[in-house]
Amino acid sequence: MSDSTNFQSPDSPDMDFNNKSGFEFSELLEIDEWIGDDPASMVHGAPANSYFYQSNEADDSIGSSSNPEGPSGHAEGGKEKKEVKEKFAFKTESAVEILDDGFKWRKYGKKMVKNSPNPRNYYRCSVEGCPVKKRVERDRDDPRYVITTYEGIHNHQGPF
DNA sequence: CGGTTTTGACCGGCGC
DNA sequence: GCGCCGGTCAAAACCG
Repeated sequence: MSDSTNFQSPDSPDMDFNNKSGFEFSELLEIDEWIGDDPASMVHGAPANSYFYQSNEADDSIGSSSNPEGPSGHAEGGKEKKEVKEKFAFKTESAVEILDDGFKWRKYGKKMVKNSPNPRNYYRCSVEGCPVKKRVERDRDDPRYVITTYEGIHNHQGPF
């Protein structure tokens, strides 16, 4: 059951991940399976080496009692349009957590989550204007697995 | 020299 | 109201 499968050669500089310079996330989702909105289910019942989990963020959970907009509730003028935040997780068996997806990332923080003995790494796209964020964490059930969570959409066509 | 990385501290949100 | 957790930023250090 253990095999390096699709992505990466942990120790090799030539990640064939790079070869797919024009690969699309949606494609990846197609070729693999989706898990429900609950990441836990994926962690618990993930029989394969790599799995994807897509979740749509509904950001309406604002309590009716508290209105961030204020009493007027009418601050439309200067607000930026809310972009669709695409968030999807990626679970893969890998020796290193730094999987190269063809883009350049800059680590901006490391944090230890209580539910995991392993630290969580926060990466951000090096390209200015790219709201894309990457979160890398080791599976707490299977330390040999790495969970990479991508958030946002790239502003530029590629690493160029 | 530039860019990146690293750790700590800080902040906000939510829960109780 | 306070505590907890997660997330982000900052400065410095380090590398190529």
